[in-house]
Amino acid sequence: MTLAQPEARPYHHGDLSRALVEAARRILETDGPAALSLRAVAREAGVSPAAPYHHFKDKGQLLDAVAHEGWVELDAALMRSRQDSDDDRRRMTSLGVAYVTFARDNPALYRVMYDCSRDKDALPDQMKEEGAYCQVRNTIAHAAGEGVSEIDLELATIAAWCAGHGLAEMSGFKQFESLKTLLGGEEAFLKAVFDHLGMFAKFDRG
Amino acid sequence: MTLAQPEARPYHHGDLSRALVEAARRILETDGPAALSLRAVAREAGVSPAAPYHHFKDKGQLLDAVAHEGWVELDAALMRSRQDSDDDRRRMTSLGVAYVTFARDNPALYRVMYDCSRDKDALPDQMKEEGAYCQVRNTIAHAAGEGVSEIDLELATIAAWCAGHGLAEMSGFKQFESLKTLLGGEEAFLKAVFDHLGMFAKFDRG
DNA sequence: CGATCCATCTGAACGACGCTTAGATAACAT
DNA sequence: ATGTTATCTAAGCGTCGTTCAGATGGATCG
Repeated sequence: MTLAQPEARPYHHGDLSRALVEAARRILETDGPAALSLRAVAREAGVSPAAPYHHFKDKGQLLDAVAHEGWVELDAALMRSRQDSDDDRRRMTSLGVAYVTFARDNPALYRVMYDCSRDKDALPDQMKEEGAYCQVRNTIAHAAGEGVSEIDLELATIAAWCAGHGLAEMSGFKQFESLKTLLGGEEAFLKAVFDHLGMFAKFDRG
Repeated sequence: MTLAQPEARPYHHGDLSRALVEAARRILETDGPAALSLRAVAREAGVSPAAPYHHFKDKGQLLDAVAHEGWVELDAALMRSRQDSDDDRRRMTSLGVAYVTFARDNPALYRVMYDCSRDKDALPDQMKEEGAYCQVRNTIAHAAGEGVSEIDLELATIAAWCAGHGLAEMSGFKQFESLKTLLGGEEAFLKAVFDHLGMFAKFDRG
């Protein structure tokens, strides 16, 4: 039964692959990305420094597994936020806010996610089919209505995605702090920035 | 024994601080960010592994110096691009294209620049006064005209900046390649994405 | 039940890294 | 010439990613 899975069952330790990913995430949360060494992960999981190499080809592959979990959780967070509103524009904004909020709440994880993507010069494949990228695209498509070309849709999605990523990486910068408090907090700030992006200018019906 | 090192030199080596920064940039360009170790920089500069510590507190401070050069050159690139057009909207787009092009032409340098910023949770201070950020802001201000609040200006600048950074980091992703060739090349792609951002929606007069 | 297989894990080691310390060297000021 | 001080080297510490030979012990089959 379980033999069909590429990641099969436990032997000596239990499910060490799983334990390693969890240990990695624990280290990420508590000590940050700089402390995330393979040896530290092995230590945290209670195994020798060489043990991980029976489950992951190298450190990068372990990080890939961590990043994958991150993308799945980001997908879920976006999915949740889409139910917040029935107005197209609001839904789009809340999608953006949810994206950035996820990145800000899990900064180390988000960094691993994007570092992995940058190493491969590609976003995870799943995103194009059912993942976060697709959610953004669908939301834009719904807002844009019928008469919009595939190319326009793709470009708008990319534009929105880039803006989200940029804001995710920069919204913590000290230079913006005074503006944040002036606007009444982090979320108000994010909404205001997204509002000034005018991602909807192209399609807006109103 | 002062061998024919270039430029004016204070003490033993010549200007080792300068030589180290140049060596670092050489390594960055040829072997990428992963190969950029302090020891490698010292090797490249023809000096012992401990020598850099008389000029930089630690590796991070050397990278800061490299990053600073990067920001100065980015400022210059944006400055050049502003003279390309006299139409506000075109100028804004060409600013964005110049930004992303710089990042794409110097990927390793750009990465160092942003890694340094992220470590301090802040953009370089000079940017707010006369640097690239200020150029974007001024361009937007000119386009927006008189009746625009400081806050709106700031928000629009942040939005544009985030979009530029996001696109700089993601425009190389494989998922966008087909779209790029379909649109007729990298620059056309960048312009199209910026166009779909509609950063001007808020202020556009026409 | 016993022998064997083989995935899993360990211990030790290698080279490279960031960084520190103690001491050598050489430019400058006196 | 002498002393001062900035600059550089040599050696070493602890950590890292990774490899490899060998120990361990569950699974399989006689």
